[in-house]
Amino acid sequence: MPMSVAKIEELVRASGGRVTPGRRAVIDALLQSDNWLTADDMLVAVRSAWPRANEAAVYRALESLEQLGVICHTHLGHTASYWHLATDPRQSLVCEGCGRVVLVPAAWLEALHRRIRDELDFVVAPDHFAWSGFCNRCISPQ
Amino acid sequence: MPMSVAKIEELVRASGGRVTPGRRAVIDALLQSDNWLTADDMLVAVRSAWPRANEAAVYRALESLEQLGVICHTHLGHTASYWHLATDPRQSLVCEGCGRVVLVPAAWLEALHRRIRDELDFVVAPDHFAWSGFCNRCISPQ
DNA sequence: TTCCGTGCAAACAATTTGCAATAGA
DNA sequence: TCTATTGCAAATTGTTTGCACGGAA
Repeated sequence: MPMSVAKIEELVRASGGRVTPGRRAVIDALLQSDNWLTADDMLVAVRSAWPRANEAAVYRALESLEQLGVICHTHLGHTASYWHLATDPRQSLVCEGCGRVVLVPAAWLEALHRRIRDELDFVVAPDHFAWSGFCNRCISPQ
Repeated sequence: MPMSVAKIEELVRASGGRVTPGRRAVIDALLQSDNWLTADDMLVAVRSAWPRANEAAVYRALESLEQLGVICHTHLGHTASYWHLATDPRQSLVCEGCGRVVLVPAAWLEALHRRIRDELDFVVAPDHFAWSGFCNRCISPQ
């Protein structure tokens, strides 16, 4: 359940930031995309609404929105980060063979995260890094 | 329980590779270090045994040893990869506040990994990416 | 009017590649 | 000898920074 655009803009202003066409375009791109986007994807997605968009500005917009808790980035592998709206944190699985991404149901992780919090004094943020591995189609190379 | 140097050299030769002073130095550095090493740490650690070591050669040595299953790398954060001998795969927790690293006991993960294998057809490699989060000392920033 | 955000270029860090020279097997 | 590995330099990729200008508030 992503935040509404209005709510996001309110947050930006409340933090002393400004709602600019660039930021709005970044937010829209994430709201309109089903998939996670890299900064590069974002640059393309945003071009029609923000013709002079460039990497630096995109990265700065992403960073500021992340600090407000509106969006997050996840590392799925050795490539660029993937950006998405902040929803419930999810653990993703990425197949090293075919790149397929699967999400682990949050409920499956609850007990383990609770145990880690209680016994190791550590609160896990499961969506920053994916779990690498192999799906059953790729498990035995060839 | 890391492999012996002899066993590793045997593997290198068996795969058509050559045992060179450079590779031997990389293996020794990992055997002698308690901590995980970045490629840069490695470059320093290896210098006395391999004076002309350079990044490219170190990276190539690391890559070939990883392909043989002798060593692994783990991403602990946004910085360089950390290299270590291949032992039992472990899940590490990295505090985003202080950088402290804690390992999750392998037994704690077994049931979850089994469930993911059985129901999602996916075999998890837990040591490629760490879990980010916050230790109890850093959980409430300031 | 005040600063925050942008555009552009240049810097950066980690890692990879090309290619001729060197040295294991 | 044959070909995998090295040395060195240069290229790549993803991301960040510096600084003057322009535009939200």
